[in-house]
Amino acid sequence: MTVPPPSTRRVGTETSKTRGALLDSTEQLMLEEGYAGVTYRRVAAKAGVTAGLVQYYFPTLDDLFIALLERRSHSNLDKFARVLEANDGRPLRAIWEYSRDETTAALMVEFMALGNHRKAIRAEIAAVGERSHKAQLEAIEKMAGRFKVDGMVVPPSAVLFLLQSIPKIMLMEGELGRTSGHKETLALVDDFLARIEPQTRKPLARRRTSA
Amino acid sequence: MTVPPPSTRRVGTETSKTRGALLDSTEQLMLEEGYAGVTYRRVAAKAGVTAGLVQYYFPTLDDLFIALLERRSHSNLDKFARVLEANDGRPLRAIWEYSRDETTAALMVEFMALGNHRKAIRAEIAAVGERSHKAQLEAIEKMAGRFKVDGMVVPPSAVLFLLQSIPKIMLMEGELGRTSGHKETLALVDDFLARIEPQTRKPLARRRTSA
DNA sequence: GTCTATACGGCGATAGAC
DNA sequence: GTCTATCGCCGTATAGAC
Repeated sequence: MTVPPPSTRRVGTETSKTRGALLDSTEQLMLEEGYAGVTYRRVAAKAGVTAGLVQYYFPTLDDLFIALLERRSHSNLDKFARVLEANDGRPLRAIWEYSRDETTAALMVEFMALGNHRKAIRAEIAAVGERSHKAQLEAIEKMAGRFKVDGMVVPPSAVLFLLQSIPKIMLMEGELGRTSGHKETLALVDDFLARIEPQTRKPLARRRTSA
Repeated sequence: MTVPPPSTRRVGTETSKTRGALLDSTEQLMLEEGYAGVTYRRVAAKAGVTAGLVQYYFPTLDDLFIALLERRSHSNLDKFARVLEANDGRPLRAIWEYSRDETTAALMVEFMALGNHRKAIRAEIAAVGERSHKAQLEAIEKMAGRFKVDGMVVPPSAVLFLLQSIPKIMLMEGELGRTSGHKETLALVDDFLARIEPQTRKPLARRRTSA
């Protein structure tokens, strides 16, 4: 059988120190100039190596992006676990705080934009999003099945969607110079969170109308 | 004085039939393959002309994108005016319906992603967004200054932000294969709209729990 | 005013030398 | 593990034909 040669291309080891440094350079480039600023030649220049070496570790640019996303995903899950612990009993507040982290959000927004046009990366983005979503939904469902606001039933999945999405879209708009309604929406979410996850132990405690 | 020759480059007229056809091809390419799929050579191939001719009308790719965005912006404003008229007395419902238009949203999402990495286009995106935002805020403020839900003040700008943003982020996530919480959030918004903009003339009328 | 031909450097990617 | 040579596609610029 004339099997199509299963790619004899050599690839660097995953534990290589160089490899990690290349991922660092890539992440930096991505935050500074967006994913379009990530080229073999520029990653190489930033890390002080040749472009060919970058290609040795990451045969295609998709390989590079996927490796970076994978690394970030794990540190993100760790970070969320820490924020959750710091906000014991208030998972929504934890999700909100975590989602508002600028660096993390900026990178994920970059990856979302990237995934929109790179089929190979889409699956990885989806997997990372699924992991994150699962962790956060678990945190929510531990506390209550459903919230109600003025008689309207608010399912946890909708709350999670909004808490995750609002900071992302604000970040995108902000990068374009548009901030209309941002301040007001942030305040609204804060009010909402204070209402269903009051600081004190008393459920539905009334907050002073501060600020 | 050795003035740098002020660019003697010739450009096609704005009323050219060819020019319009090139914009059509560009818009199609953008919807099919994203902005990254837009190249001189591919636009030319789609329109059945040479790449050089595309450059004659649009000296740089930014010129091409900006011209397309400008054209879309005007037809979008027209469309919103029509939807507003069809939903007389319910501007929020009109904004929601308009924002959920798939083609329009997909193009604007594409442009937002594009603007993130192309400085020259950012200003144009901001201007277009500003025009759209102004028209929609005007429509809202004609009806009421502020809404209240369960005692929480909901400023019009926050409502507008959410009504505009939610369909966009759902579109982005949907393209990545993620739809968690979408259905529930859409239902939530519908409930909210039904509450503050009831179908009948009676304020705060209760809707039947259909579907 | 419309359109074509050609050239240049940067890019992702491949194959193979040290 | 590291690096060079090479290929084809890209945006862009320019000179010139109809």
